[in-house]
Amino acid sequence: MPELPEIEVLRRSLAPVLIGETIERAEVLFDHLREPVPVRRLARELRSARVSGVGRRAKYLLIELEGGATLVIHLGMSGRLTLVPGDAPPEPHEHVRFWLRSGKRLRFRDPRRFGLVLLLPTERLYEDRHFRHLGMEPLGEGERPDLNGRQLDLVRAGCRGPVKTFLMDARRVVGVGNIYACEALHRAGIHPDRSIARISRARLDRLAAAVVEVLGDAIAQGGTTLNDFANGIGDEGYFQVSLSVYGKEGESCQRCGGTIRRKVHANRSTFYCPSCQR
DNA sequence: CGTAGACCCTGCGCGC
DNA sequence: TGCGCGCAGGGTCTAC
Repeated sequence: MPELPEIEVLRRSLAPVLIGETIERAEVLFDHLREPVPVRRLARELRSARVSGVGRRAKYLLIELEGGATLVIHLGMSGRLTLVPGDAPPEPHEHVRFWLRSGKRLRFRDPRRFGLVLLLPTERLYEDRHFRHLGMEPLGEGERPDLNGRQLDLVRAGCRGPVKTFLMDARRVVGVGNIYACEALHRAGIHPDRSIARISRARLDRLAAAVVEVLGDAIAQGGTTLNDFANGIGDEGYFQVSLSVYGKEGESCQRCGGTIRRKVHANRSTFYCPSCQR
């Protein structure tokens, strides 16, 4: 399910429920995810731990605990994190559970096991190898402005490959996954194969704006199912988002009537309209 | 330093 | 109906 908008919607739905709530304990049913789940550390440090905040960095959900640790959860390709009644029957691939003082449980389920559950010291979170190389957040918050063309211009220095690959490189800009990379390029009218080094500043401005719009729209639309997320249904909302090119090979482009094509970049499908993306 | 490709894993939909 | 194939929203590692 998850690109940045889905994680952000999840964060917003979980925050009001989890902040002030206490995680009594973690239960690991299967510990072989993308990396081994730190079973002993979770057992040791997640005993009656009060949640002080729920944040996000890139596609990582950060559940901050009083006492100085942060529970880090990444959903990979197929991960789901849902709040369910304590007596809800177990589901297939429910690998980790967090039992809450209220009696509910937070269920982590992930068939493909590309996800991640970690416990890291909050103070040094961004020095951890999962975080230290990460680039800028595309969406502004508080005093931080949204991504703009000037910033894209700065972070593209030394890059040569196709703009599609650049957009998905988390060392430059985080949170733009395969769907929204395709959608943003279409919205900006830029061909995915165009070299990042050969895009004018004016078009970089458009690209940055397109990324911000696409992600923002997805969050806004996902937000309409906020309550469903909180109730633990969780799967709704994703494909409600109206997509222009992703998954639409052979269909005609809404903007110019051209035929949408698919090709592969680095093992990932790219959808684009060859007539209005240049 | 960069980029391209393989790979981790299960489930689903499609064509035969 | 059953089976094999291709494909899936993530990230990381290796080879060049």
